[in-house]
Amino acid sequence: MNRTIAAPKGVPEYLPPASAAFIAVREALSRPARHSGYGYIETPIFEETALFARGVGESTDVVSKEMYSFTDRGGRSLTLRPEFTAGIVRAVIEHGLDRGQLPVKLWTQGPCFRYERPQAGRYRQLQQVNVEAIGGDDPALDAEVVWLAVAGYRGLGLTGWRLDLTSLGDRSCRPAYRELLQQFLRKLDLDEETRRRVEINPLRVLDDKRPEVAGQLVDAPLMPDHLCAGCERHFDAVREHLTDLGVSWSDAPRLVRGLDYYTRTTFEFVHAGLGAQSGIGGGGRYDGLMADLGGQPLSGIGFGLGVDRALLALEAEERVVVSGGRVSVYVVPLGEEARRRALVVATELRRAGVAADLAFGGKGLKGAMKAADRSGAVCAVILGERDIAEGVAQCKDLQSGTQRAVPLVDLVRTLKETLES
RNA sequence: GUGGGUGUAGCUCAGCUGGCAGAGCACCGGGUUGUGGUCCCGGGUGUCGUGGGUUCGAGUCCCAUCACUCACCCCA
Repeated sequence: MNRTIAAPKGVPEYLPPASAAFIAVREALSRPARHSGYGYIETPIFEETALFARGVGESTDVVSKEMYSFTDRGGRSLTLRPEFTAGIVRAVIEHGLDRGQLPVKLWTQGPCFRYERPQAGRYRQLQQVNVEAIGGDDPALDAEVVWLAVAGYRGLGLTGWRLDLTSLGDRSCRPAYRELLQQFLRKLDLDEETRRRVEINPLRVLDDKRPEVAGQLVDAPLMPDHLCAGCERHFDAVREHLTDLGVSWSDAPRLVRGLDYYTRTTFEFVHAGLGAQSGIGGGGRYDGLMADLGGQPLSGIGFGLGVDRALLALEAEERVVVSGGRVSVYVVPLGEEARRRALVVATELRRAGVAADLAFGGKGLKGAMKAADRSGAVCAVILGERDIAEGVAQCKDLQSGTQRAVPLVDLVRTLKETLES
């Protein structure tokens, strides 16, 4: 049986011309970090499985059922990264970046992988823009990081989103709250799997959207009401800074994130136009992660923004993002001799910084002109045998249709001048 | 892992109670042996997802299977 091979399940592909929007989104989301003192870090796409188990947390769905794991030829268990933070923190510790000036501010972008059932906006290979600031617990750093994401969305022209913000407390106040919440949850009528979650990770139960569960949670104790004095002060200060920066948010006391390492400031960006998967980005503080992974006990904060989802959000808002890959000049050869010259002419234009393309193969004049039209070029350069014999080329303005002969020696200069005017 | 929907041309899709595989767009050629975008003429580019069954006859009905898709859980 000879079947054609299709892409693996649940992976998005971006083809031209639509792929130009993908690049533009990634660019816009990372621009604020690039202009705010964050250095680029490139970490591997796969890591030791143990890193994610320890870093992200055994009790999370991401680790317990969504990891793309495999054994390599040396018998090591490796996993395609489901998120960036664990790998970045590992790299910071491994290379001693935390021994220099703090905070260490880093950004990155690329694919992450989760073995999930795909649906609208949820892919097995997802693209994120990621930012981390490690080694600082100044509330101003929290605000800066949140602002970087806000600025990214604003730079995209995205409007239909909301910032949900809360504090998840720290090791001095969360255990007591967790106990309180468990006592409340144990009294409810829940299915077996949810009961198990009450014991392992009770905060995540708060996030359940099923009406029969959500209905029982209206009187549940909420973390922001049980913060210790230190967390309370920190959270207040973060909110003051955000107000200073003109960032508005909505208090989300039931906000829970899917990864275990979050503490204190936690946030998520949601957009209404995406279908069931409404989160377009999220992050928070992870004050215990460095120590958990064997580093010095430094706090950190970061976020991941979904590039695929931001793109869907833009489409939902019917916002047109730039189209790319267009050229300014299209060279049309006529005849064998001209065909050889066409590549040279196009290359000279390219060397001079003019985006140029040309007709290849045995296309007739009509077909080549059609290609010129579709290329989006401002003008076509027609190179015929007769023209070459006279030492000229015909330059045709594709919008007005006017055409004039230009000496070949002046061609590049003339076209540059025409395009710049 | 659980539930629903859909598989027909490159794309979007039509195809009735079973009777010669279709439309629009795209693409290619010509009208114009040296001129695109408009117009006119011509061209179907197909394993009707796959395998089996019922039938004189299956895109259509039945069974299985695969793929895609939406939703749940969960998440970017």
